[in-house]
Amino acid sequence: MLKQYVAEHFEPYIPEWHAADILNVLEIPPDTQLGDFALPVFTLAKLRRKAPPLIARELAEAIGDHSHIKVQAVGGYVNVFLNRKEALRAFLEHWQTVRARYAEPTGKGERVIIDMSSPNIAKPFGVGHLRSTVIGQAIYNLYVKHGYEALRVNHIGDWGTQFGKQIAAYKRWGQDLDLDRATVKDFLDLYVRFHEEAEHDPALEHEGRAWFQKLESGDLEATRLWKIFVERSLKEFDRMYARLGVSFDAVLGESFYNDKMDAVIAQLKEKGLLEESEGAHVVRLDDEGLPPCIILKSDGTTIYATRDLATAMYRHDVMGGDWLIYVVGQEQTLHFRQIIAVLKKMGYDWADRMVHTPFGLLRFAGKKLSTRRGHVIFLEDVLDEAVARARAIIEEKNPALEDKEAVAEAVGIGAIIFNDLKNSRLHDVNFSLEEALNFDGETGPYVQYTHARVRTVLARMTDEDRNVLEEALPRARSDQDSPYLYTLSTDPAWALIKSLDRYPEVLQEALIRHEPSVVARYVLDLAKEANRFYHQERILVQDAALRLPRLYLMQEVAKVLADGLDLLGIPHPEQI
RNA sequence: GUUCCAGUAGCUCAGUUGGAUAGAGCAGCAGCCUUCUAAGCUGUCGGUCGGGGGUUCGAAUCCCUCCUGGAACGCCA
Repeated sequence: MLKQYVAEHFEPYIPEWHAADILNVLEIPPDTQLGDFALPVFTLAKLRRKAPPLIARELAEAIGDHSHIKVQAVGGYVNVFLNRKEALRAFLEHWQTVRARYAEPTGKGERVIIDMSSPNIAKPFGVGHLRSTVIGQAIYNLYVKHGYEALRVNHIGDWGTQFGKQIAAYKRWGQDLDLDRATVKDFLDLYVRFHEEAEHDPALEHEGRAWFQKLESGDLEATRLWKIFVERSLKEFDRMYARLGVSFDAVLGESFYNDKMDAVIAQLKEKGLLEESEGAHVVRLDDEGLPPCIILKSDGTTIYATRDLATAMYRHDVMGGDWLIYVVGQEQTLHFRQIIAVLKKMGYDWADRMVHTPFGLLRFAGKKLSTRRGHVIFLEDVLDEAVARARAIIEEKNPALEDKEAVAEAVGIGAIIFNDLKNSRLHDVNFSLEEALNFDGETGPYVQYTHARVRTVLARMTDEDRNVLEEALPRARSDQDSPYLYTLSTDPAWALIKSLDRYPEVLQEALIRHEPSVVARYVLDLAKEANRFYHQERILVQDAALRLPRLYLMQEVAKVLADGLDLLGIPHPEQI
């Protein structure tokens, strides 16, 4: 908003640009000494065929100093110094409306379907699935915040040849397993053993395939076992989702689309897109510069591409999705490009509104995790360790805290989620437990701590303070000489005001880029400024002219911190 | 081999329509708790922005090339 304020002031002096153009180029100087904002004039210098420093000087002179904005030419920049009291009046006025929501409702109710999490049955919910889950949830929150109607879909991996293997392994070595109490760990042991033994026993692969065929043809025993795998696994997944605070609007396994693929194949045939190649049936995508997309394997069975085509059509036609978002690892980038290309060849323009939002691979000790070798890290173990760590720190630093266990859970899990969201999602992550469990510096607990510390101060407000606070700022807005404005003009307070002011644009950028880390970074910045303020300015002082505006500022900071943490799916206890 | 992603301080990373002296955190070192939570704050150390060319008044950012790591590249998802 403050940027807008400057842009409007500058507009009359720069005939080449509208306020929107100015808004676009205005930046925040690297050092606050240089001003609140800066206008680089290099492109303007090009238009006017003059040296940038000259333009800057001329422009600064033309604009001149006003009571509410002062300018200064430095090199190729016009630096802007706001009169803090004047700018605060404008800010407070504006903020009064912004604070209800922070984001512009740009979505206008469009329906967005987000494919996220999507773990595989009978496989552990590993730290790898955490990424899709928390990134997806954050993107969902961003869409909702911007006025979209978003739906989260969990596309469970509940079908495929691996279930044949799973059943075969169970039949051979799992007979004494109590299926009512079996865990994913038990299933994993069987799966790993299958792959170990299959190396010197080729008959196993045949058994696996045979069981999958039985499953596909509705064999009773195979189906019974498959259902048990599904139920037991979902139960464990739900435990993870509950701890992560994630829920879904639809949980539809891949098997849900089993009866919807024939129609896809028929359409492809009808449209003349299906070709036989090396025994398989494919859609050629040479004109897109892509390898062909396999629709039917040489044995006539379907493949994941077929399933994903049916899934996309279902989400568009039945679920009414205007946008289809896929929060799926970057290793599937080619696959999604193919799927989108096939749908477009089928004549579906809506495929242009399918967006693959990829993220980097998660490694451990530099190695890719391999389920087959049992090389996995259970998310639950990581969460438990994080919570234990949080518990120990609370015991050490704040043993009198109420509700210690709940707070430990919030902080431990907050640390893990934040750790995954703070970096740009495309980066490969070399998972380090030590790093994930660090609670100092740029971490979730740092933000939670800051929030809690501010909330604690706010909790000490008297009722009278609370009442005055409701009216104090409206009065300050209309009163030029309000002492409140003066209190909010000190360096640490002004820095916080400028940070708060940025929040709406931060939200918009995070949404456009599908990048939760933008919010995470912002929340860290704001927390840092808040800690600085907290350290430099005492809030609960006698003098109401100091106390009330500081309380107001803290109230707004806490609100934005909480809002940002909510977006990231991280809890924010009142005390920690 | 082809395509895509990445390479910035010892480590993990910001820096996205090209702009001021390249910024944080961790680790290290030095300070700050009789004052609202020290999970904090302050200071300090630390850089051939992978290498080399080019475009530009100006390049971590754009183009070319090479090096390194990773991923994908037809019957797994």
